[in-house]
Amino acid sequence: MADDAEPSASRKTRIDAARNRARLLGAAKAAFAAKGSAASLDEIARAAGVGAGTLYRHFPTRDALIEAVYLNETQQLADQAAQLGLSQPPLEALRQWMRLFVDYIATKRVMAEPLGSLAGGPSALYAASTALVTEAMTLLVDRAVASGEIRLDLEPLDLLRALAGVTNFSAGPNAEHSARQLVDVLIAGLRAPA
Amino acid sequence: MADDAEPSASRKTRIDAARNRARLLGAAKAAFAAKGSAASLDEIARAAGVGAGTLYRHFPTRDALIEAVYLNETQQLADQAAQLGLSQPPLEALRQWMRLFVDYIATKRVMAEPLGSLAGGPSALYAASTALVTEAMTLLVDRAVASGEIRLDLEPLDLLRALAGVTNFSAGPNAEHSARQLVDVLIAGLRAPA
DNA sequence: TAAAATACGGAGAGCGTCTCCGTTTCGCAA
DNA sequence: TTGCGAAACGGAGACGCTCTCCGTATTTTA
Repeated sequence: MADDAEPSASRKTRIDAARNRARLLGAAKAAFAAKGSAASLDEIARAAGVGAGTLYRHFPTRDALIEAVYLNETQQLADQAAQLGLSQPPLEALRQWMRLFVDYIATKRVMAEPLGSLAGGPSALYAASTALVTEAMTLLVDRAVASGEIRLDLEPLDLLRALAGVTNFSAGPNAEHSARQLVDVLIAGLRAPA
Repeated sequence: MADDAEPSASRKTRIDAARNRARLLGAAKAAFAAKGSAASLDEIARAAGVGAGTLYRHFPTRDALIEAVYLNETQQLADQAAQLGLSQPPLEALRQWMRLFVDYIATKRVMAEPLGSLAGGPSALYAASTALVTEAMTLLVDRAVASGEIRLDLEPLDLLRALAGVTNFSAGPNAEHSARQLVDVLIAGLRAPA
């Protein structure tokens, strides 16, 4: 992202460039949903009605494209954390948001392999999405810890990684249900015992 | 596995075939460790000193090769479950084996992406390894449940998937430590509250 | 409207996968 | 031992994907 966001301070972004970018994002989303993250980039370009060169100019790497495709939805997820933080007691807010995270990850199931890194690491790529998720999770966890309801010996993101593990590494349609159960197990396990 | 195990009932397995198979497994293990699961198969064949055709005859797919490479170690892991089951009280056995599972997954970190499915799904491939792990985990969990120490609302494998999530989707060397912490959180969360 | 800046597209180099088939090696029986 | 067929070998080559390069087309600005 922030791809052609800097039109050199003067020149306006060309409308054909903006149009092609949008088309590419659309085609990419469809392709990732249909074929997983291994979808052919050339094919995405073709589906978008542009040349391969155009795709690579907008999104230099496959990861950059994936990141761009899902940034919006990640933003929405992050926003919901703030809302829950205001409307719910600390621990309940955390629980509910973790549930939302499960839905979020499940939606992107097909392209979850690369998104793994999202609940993820300093992968540089996905940096923006990771930052959003991290911030949201940290907010909720800190509040819950401050309220004394839970104690946390691991990085907050690790809880999300666990959820992503269940969701991704599973097959049946039970995966989502399992992940939701896991939310409760995790929270129960975090309750401060003393 | 069970690759050329059926020499048509009569003919013995040719020694050159056996030799090449072993060489391929060795080269593959090295390559996967060095370059991750994306290692070039042609390169593996070259390293093993055989032609590409030979590799593909022994292991028709990349997954078949991965499965074969790690089946042995998976077997060892499974064996340890039985031993712990005999020497430890139920819940403690479960805890310790989950720790072993973390080590196991961490070792294969580089090639963990495909192994994801191992803690995994009906992926048909990896079937043998999955079966071993499933059996081991089920044994330990059932014992712990029977003893009344824990209550379980989700599939036993989901606990392992959670651990695999933390281990795989993470970067730093903390991943392993985090996963170990998670073992305790999970077990605490499973303790039957009623 | 003309010049400058920007974006476009697709050919093609490079790499990896996987197959096909002529050649070589091995196991068995005589 | 020797010979024959079965089994295994290897590597050339077809095919698909990634990514780059650059001549051409479009848009913006003046």
